[in-house]
Amino acid sequence: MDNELLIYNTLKRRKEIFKPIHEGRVGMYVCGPTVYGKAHLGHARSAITFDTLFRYLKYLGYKVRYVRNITDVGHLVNDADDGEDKIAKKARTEKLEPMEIVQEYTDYYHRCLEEMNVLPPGIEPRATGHIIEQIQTVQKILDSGYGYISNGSVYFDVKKYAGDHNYGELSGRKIEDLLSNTRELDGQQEKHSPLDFAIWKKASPEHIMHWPSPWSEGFPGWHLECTTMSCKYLSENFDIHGGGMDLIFPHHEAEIAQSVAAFGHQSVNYWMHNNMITLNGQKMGKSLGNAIALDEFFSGNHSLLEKAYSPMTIRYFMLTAHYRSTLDFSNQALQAAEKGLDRLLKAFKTLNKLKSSSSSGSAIDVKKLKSKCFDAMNDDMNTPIALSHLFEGVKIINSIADNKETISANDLEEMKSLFSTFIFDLFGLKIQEENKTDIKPYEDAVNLLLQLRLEAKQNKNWATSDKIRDELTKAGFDIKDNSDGFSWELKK
RNA sequence: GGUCGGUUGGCCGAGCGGUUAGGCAACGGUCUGCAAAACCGUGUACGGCAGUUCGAACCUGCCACCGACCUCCA
Repeated sequence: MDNELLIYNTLKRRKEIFKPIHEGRVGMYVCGPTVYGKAHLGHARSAITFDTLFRYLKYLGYKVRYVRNITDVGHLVNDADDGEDKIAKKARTEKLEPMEIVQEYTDYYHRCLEEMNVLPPGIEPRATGHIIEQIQTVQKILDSGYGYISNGSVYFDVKKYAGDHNYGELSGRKIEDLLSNTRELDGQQEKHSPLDFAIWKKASPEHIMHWPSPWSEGFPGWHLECTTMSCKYLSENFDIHGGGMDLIFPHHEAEIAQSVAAFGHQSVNYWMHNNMITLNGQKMGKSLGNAIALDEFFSGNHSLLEKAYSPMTIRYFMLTAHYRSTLDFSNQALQAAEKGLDRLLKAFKTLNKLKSSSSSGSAIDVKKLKSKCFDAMNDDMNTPIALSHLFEGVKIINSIADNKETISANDLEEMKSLFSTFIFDLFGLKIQEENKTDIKPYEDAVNLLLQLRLEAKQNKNWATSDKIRDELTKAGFDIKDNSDGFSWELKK
């Protein structure tokens, strides 16, 4: 395999060599969350998947403009709910301003992502901040003839579009199938066809989020924001558009149709979609009621969780599966991830303490290992494979530390660089540092006890030494003896 | 019902025609006053039935089961 990055393009249903539109630069747009509730594991997967891509593209030397939106208006709850806005609904039930809801859950989202070391995007536009631009897009679609006005709302004419273009290209759907499978739902009389979707929706009197427009006092349609904002910040043509697989239809399909209608051509070269997190084999989702919020993982405060899982454990867990595969949540899987991560990070610490030997050769072909790791990344970001190669390295690091193998000075340096690049720069993992100053007094107390134990041991007073160890263990410490005396940490 | 995807060892999860994926657990060993931890080593697998092939987890067909999307969704 060569050095080219292969990306699976949903639009083509195959891996393609990644070639940016402008040499050295990448424009990337990723669908962010609708901020009407706490972000859950699924949101984390999308964020981490594209964060990893962002990091890798930057590592490859690209200048990346990364745009990830916040949807704070425009997604309808469902047709049965009379087209009430998700944000507005939540606001009414909690008697808060819609923007308070938006702020709360946006902050929550940011906090969780930061804890998981997800880099912030370069631009994070909000739908409500781009009403004027969206109105302009609606007008363009009307001008092109693919939109129609009905009772103050503006709809996208899917049938007409499908006559001229390939509607369903991304999701592999055929318009006839869609038509035959569509249920007649209430409140759709305004539409010419059930397939049509709103690009501007007239607000009902009880609707509290609305803006003036040439057609009505209302709000922008469900899919319009991404078309509009990606165009605004990345232009009518950009490289990568990402999001969860559940967005392929209708959201991304609609985006394509809107772009073609508004600009005369598609905007996106590579469509990338991460797969779902499952719980007992079922998709985890807010509407399914089986979503576990991120802070619940961090605190362990959820009936399905046996313990707390650190943000880094969650991040690492995501990396153990390919982004296009479903990943099944379970306590066992998460605990395996926790231990695996621990082992990897410990090996990194060990690596930095290793001494090279000048006389004998190296137990390891670092160049080969390195190229295997990068081959995996270049193959549609295969992080589990890259990880498996890293663990080959771990084995060798440990053998060297055990004086069973040797490594040359050059190889040692390369190895350090390889591990640090992958663990920290590309995978975005970090070593959790405890705040030593806060715990100094009790740390001293524990050390004192263990010092007494060490003296007891030296006097072969096993009863006392074991008592101290057992009691501290009971109190929640992990005590380990080693050649330097002892070490301890709080039980995980 | 339509479209698409999946079914891998105790668990998670790669592989997509021949060579050990990897992690976790299990077992054996090293170390240790005893432990713990750490490290080293080892095993078990490709949903079923046919077919193609010198050779199939990987290709083809049929069957079974599961899921996603078809409605807001990461």
